[in-house]
Amino acid sequence: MTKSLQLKTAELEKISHLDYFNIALSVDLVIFGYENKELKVLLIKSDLEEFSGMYSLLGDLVRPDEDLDSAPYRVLLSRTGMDDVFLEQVHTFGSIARHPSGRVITTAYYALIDIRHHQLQVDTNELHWHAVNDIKKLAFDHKLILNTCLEQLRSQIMEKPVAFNLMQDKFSLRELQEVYEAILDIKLDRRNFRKKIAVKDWLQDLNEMESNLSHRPGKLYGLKKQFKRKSSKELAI
Amino acid sequence: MTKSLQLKTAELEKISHLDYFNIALSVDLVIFGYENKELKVLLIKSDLEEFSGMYSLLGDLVRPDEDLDSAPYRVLLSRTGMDDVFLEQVHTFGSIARHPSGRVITTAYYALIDIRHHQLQVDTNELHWHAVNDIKKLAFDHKLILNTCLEQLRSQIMEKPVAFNLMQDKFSLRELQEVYEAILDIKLDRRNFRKKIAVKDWLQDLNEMESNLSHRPGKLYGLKKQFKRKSSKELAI
DNA sequence: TAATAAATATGTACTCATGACACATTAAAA
DNA sequence: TTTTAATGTGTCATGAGTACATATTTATTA
Repeated sequence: MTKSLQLKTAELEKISHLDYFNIALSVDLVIFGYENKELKVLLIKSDLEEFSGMYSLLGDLVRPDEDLDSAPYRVLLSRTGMDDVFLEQVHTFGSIARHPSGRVITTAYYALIDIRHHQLQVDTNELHWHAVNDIKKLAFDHKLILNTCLEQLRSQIMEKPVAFNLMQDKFSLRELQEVYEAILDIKLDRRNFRKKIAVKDWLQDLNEMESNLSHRPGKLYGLKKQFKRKSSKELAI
Repeated sequence: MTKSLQLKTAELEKISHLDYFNIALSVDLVIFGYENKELKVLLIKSDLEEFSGMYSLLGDLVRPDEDLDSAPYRVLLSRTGMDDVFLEQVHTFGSIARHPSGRVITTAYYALIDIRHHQLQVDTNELHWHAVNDIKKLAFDHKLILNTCLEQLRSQIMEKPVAFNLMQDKFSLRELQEVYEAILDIKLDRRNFRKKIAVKDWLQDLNEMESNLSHRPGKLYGLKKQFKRKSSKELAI
């Protein structure tokens, strides 16, 4: 009765499409950005009647000729114009009834975007940034997906240098702390935060100062080269 | 060009099955057990010609009428007779070429089994326990899947009381330490290990002693009730 | 030009977890 | 009764986490 995954090629071909290929696979993206001391997520108006007026995550069906992990990059590029983005797989959601139109299992990814650097191509799409804290409800099970991704992001920022993907190349320690506070949604002690970050040894002192401020400027730092995400172009070389 | 996931119901139905439903979804299980101071994994001989003689993980295609997270429970029950098992989703693997017979995306789970308590029904199947450390090669990308699950298991045993799923109900601190050493593949200091475990407050002193040993017996402990996995029967009440 | 405001930059003291390590105790076997 | 082999606990040095205060620097303003 139980069909094994260990199938001979011929056997696999005999399996009825209606029985076993009647599940669609999608990816959904929790695209985080940071602006005005707030953590934001990029959402789109759902065009399903069942969820009219509600927002949902960006997503798409996985194509038969692309790697699962390539799909979210394609979605990002085609829907927002953004390339060279930090992405991480989080979890796969597959309840029977999670999609009203049929059986769709979705793999969730989170992305981190520097809003100021990557210009959104919002022209054609109804894409909007929403403060994470203001989001009460989303279409499908997307609120659950958002929460899962947010938890994963929170648990990673002290372990790995990922938060920097939300920021510009040069930043002060105050700005960095504000990003951490926005992600964790708590206030941090300035002196202890600096000590903790110093221990990680992620930062490069750029010997530059902030400017155009109405108070004492701070030093500017950058992420050390060895921790920077390789862009797809660099990887191709 | 890019098809959105936000589709009207009618629209979804128009999508050609050949285009978008030509991906099969499976689950694969990394079933860990513990015996003779070794961490083991339950494997089955692959019956694919491409992988003749090689071992692979237990897995199966997800059925259209079952939740994704239910599939691994069904596989475990039908293939091994084991019920009431600790399972956790780890990652979804979806490279185009990962399965020689076609496009199969698989979600990996790891399971923890008390080998002595759950009796294997090995009669019909060619199932065997293999020491994790002896496994060099597996069919498909199953070695990668095994490594990913092992890493996740290792990172969780100090955080959550999961290792106890590999053990009998009553155990000495020495036995517990041996399980941790087998999982982490390192030697631990007895005194420091006990201190760390004591802080977690996971254990219940059973006021019983080991017996039938040729040396001083140790106290027996059990996992505190509030940390025990609810069996499916209890959950149904 | 001097005083003020507002933020940067840094240090100390306490507590607690970690890791290396030693000794007395107990049960069984010789 | 002695030996063996493990259990059960304690100490000390080190490092991380946390609460907290003071001197410094820049731009602004009186």
